[in-house]
Amino acid sequence: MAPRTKLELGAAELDALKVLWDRGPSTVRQVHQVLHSRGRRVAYTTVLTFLVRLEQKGLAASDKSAHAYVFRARVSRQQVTQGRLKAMVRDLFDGAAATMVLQLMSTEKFSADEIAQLQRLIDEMDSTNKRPG
Amino acid sequence: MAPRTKLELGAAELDALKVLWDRGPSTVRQVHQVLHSRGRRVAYTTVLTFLVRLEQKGLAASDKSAHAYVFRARVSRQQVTQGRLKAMVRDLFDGAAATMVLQLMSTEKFSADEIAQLQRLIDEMDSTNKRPG
DNA sequence: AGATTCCTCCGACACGCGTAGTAGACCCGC
DNA sequence: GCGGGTCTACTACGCGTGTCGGAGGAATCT
Repeated sequence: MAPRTKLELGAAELDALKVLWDRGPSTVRQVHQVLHSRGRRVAYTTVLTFLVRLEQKGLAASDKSAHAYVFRARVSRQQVTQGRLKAMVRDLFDGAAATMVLQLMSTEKFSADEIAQLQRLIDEMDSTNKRPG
Repeated sequence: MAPRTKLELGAAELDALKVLWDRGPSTVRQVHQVLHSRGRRVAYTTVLTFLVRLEQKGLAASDKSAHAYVFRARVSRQQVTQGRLKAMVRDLFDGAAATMVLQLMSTEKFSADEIAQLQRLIDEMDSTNKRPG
């Protein structure tokens, strides 16, 4: 088992990772500034700590080409959300993904566009599943 | 702000709460045994700690009618899952619940029955949404 | 009643995460 | 070459969570 499947990261660390997703490779200072602009007013060294920890966890990498390190994400947003979704399905819904989807759909609002997308996906699954003879 | 909307509880605490959901009001010993049978082999006092903390957080309550305290859940499974879902939509999907649903539906398997249920829900939303004139 | 078992309370410890200060290294402009 | 700013490394601390052990009181068994 090469890549730690156990993507555990805290909320603040995740915020730092998001910046890397949104901006691409960035220096500590850049991440720091973006976090500030997003309301998370943490110290520069705190941001450095987050990035170093992300690197230790294998979720980010750094290159020291220029004066300062440049950090970049090593996992995609999808990978992280995927891990979280799976964990949630397992831990809170006993593996029943459908229950989770149903609850989400019952309590959230969706635009007509979104509904159409969902419909399309269901149509696909439908034909894939009970493919008619 | 009456009931703390901030339902934060750890994985182990959640497991104890699940036992209360599944079994109804239970003593520490009963919870302990169920946890054991589910593979979480923790000490008796650890379970007691979980239940006490749940009570402190307002998620459970206890009555000492008999010899030992009987704990019961004060929040439903739905309430907890709801909170977690909302947090996840907010934190990982920037509020776009549809994105989350789409990712879930793309990566999980569903039975024909479940698909039918989803279809029904979509039909409802559809007519509710773009209700004509 | 004495021994045994069971219950709860209190304290404790380790580890992870959020948060940061400080010290030493490095570079730029004067 | 020196002062000032920037960068990284090291260390630390508080809090929450997971995990218990032991003390001390209550119920039970014999």
